[in-house]
Amino acid sequence: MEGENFPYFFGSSPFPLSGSSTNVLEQSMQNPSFPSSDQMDLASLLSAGSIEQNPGSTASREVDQNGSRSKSRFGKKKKYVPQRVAFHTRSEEDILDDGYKWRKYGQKSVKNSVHPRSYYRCTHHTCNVKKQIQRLSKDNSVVVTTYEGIHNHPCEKLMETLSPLLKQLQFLSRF
DNA sequence: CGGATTTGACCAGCGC
DNA sequence: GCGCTGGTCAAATCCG
Repeated sequence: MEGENFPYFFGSSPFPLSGSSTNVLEQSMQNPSFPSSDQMDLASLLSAGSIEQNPGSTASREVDQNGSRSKSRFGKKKKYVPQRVAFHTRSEEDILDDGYKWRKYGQKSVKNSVHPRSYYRCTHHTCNVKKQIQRLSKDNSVVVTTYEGIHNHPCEKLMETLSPLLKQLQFLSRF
């Protein structure tokens, strides 16, 4: 093992910070190492703030559970991905601000879609998280963002935004 | 000038 | 075995 997946659950919360409605499509988790409670607080805060739950709507499963198509060059083979989460987001922008910094490393046109798929990697040195971004061919206004892996570092931008809120919450909860 | 993006080539898995 | 497809690499290019 390469010491994948650890702590920072809030770090792995890929919910876009920019205003747009997001729908969690799929989560395929093997055995997530779960967050400590205070991290959990952050995570729930986050999700409460940014995810528009959409019960009843077509929460179709589009991500291949077995992820049989992930591999990398030379020698290294991954049979399945450790963790994968896909979001449907209604947004005019392709690139959603989720608080992390991403570097694009590829773009491919895929079958059955008029829009190309973009591949991004987290720029943090030790972080191996990837994400794919693709627009729905059916609905131009919907962006599908697929996250793969868990950030092993906190999200600076998120912490910046949330820490004053959290402090206030903690203060208030004492009464 | 350094870091990010673009883009064509390359590679591996899968289905036939 | 071969072709198709998706994922990644890396050189070239762009941009602040």
